[in-house]
Amino acid sequence: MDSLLRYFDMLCLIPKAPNSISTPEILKKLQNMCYAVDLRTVQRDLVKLSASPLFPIANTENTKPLRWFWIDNSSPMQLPMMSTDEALTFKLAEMFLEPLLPPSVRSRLAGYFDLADKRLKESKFEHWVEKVGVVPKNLPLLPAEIEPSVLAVVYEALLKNRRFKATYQAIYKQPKTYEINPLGLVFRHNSIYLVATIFDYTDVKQLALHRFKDAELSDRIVSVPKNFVLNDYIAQGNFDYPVDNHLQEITLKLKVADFLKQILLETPLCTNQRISQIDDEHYLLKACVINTEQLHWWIRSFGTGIEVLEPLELREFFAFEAKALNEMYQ
Amino acid sequence: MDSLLRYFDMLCLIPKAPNSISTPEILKKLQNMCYAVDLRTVQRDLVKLSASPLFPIANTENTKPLRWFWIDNSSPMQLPMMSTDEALTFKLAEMFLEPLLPPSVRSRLAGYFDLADKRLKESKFEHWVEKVGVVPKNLPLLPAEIEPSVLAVVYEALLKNRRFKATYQAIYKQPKTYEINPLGLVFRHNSIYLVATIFDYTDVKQLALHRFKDAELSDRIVSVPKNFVLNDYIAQGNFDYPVDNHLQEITLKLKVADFLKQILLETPLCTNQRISQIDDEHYLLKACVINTEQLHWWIRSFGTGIEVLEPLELREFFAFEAKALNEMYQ
DNA sequence: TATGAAAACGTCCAAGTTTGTCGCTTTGGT
DNA sequence: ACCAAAGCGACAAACTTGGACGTTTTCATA
Repeated sequence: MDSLLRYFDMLCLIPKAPNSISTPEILKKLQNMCYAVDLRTVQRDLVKLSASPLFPIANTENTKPLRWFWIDNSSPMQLPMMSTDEALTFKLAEMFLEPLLPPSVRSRLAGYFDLADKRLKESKFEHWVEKVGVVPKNLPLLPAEIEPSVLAVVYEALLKNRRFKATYQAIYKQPKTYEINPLGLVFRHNSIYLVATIFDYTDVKQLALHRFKDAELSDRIVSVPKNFVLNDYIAQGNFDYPVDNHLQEITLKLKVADFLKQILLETPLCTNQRISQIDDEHYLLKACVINTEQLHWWIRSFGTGIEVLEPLELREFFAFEAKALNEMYQ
Repeated sequence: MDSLLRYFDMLCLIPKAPNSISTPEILKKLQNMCYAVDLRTVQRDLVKLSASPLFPIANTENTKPLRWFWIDNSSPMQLPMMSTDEALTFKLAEMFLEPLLPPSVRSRLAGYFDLADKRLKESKFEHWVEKVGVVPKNLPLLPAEIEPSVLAVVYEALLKNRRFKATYQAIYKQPKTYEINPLGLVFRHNSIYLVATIFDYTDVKQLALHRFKDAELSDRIVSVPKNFVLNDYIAQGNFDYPVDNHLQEITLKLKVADFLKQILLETPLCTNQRISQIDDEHYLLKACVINTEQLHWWIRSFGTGIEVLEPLELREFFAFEAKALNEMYQ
């Protein structure tokens, strides 16, 4: 029984395919976990485990301290088993994420989606796919593809606080190689941007991940500019949607069309919104919200379905825009 | 060694907490898997396994065929271990899904997000959170909460093709109990809708999941109306965003502002889009897209940043709307 | 309420497995 | 070329496993 636990812990110590761990390293780690075992035992156990098709582990046969790893492309085994509920939720999440995340990011979770598939199939619940639909809220734009090896380096650099060397091709320019000092990742518009400084300059740049041609981890530690905080950097409007009045909260009064009432009742703008009837076809909406560019987009997207009443500033903003739009189409 | 595999398969047979499996059932299933074991052995094994903190399984002590289950609230164990890459991707997915999925749906995956957390913590990579940001594309509306027990019944009913009895409270109406014949789930606007018929009527209804007060599985099998296909039902515009001309593909010509060029280059509208310069501040975009309501939203949301040139029909549609909008604000 | 089938659980013991030890071979670095 | 470290085969002692059997408990049916 004790050995069962040891087997388990051993299997946990072994990393997935690109990485590996040597037999003596496993021994040391097991001893740290208070298993009083011999190297010979560890060797024997590994051979035994790898013989079973349940545990697809293998070693590098030609090196002398043998290095062990899990053979790739297998979806993870898991205890307790994934429930059908979880499997369904995974598939739903996959549907949601599909138009949002670039393929190389999504593919990191492919094993889990496969596991969910298997689970639903073995339960004879295959037909669920025909029973689920998504009505997208956004126009599905094509997410830009990111070179998987670049993504791996960027992930590792951010996690380990290390810089990396990379070739970046700005639009309409020749590719150039820089040493990147990564500060953070920002997702926007189905694209991923690296916020970083370059070489030893101090100005913060935004680099689209899909424009990197290659990347290689360096040994230099990341240096964070004084007072740099990613969320502040975003809030300052560095991602081309400046937050108008520094996150000012406003009391919004909108005259909304009939059909919008339903939507707003179900997914309110804020917890304390109020809706009252104006006439047969219009309702008055009151809500406290933060005056962001996203709010403007949202209001615009309903066209004549929303009329901004207050604050007056915002009404004038939209009135001006309506006038400009009308003139544009003359 | 053979017994290790048996332990593993035994653990796989045990379901999570609300469900359970009796010792004789486990015996039968193991025998089907060609394990020639005695009931006594199974009993002993289960006691042994449950004694280890690694396998939080327990039994119902007062029933006579003892029923075994995994004690809840533990995040799943998995082999091979979740890599840091996967863990990071899970956390990113969580950030994305947070404003999209209702809490009760998201909570089904909580174990995996916790696992990802643990993994990142034990790797001393805790600071990644400060290094990732999301610039939301949409106004974050509050997703409507769904009663977890209702969600469970709806999931089960859909998977097992069974009807259920439920109390539904339509807006401004008294709650009523119906027998629901579920046909499919549709996600729209951060809300989830059940497409279903009621009792033995044949008209297809849409029922918001968050308006169900309770639900209980019934034994009656679902009957699908003739020719009902969920995706067709959605495409027919039953979710209040009718697809204008039956998924007609149009060749779009837009005059777009400078800043939109960047966005469109990175996340194109379609694979064959063309962008050419008109003047210092404007570009011509050509793309073949499907003429959906989402496209209209998208165009509207950029205000004066987009002028529709072709097709003429669409231009006139927006010209008319601009005029109406301008008049509205006079 | 009696009866019987089924499951849980204790104990014994033989068969089988595990594991430390030792010795030999192979490998890689200095 | 040498040495340290790891792989590998063999062996025997120690330990674990698992079937057999008996007793007790529970639940369903007569």
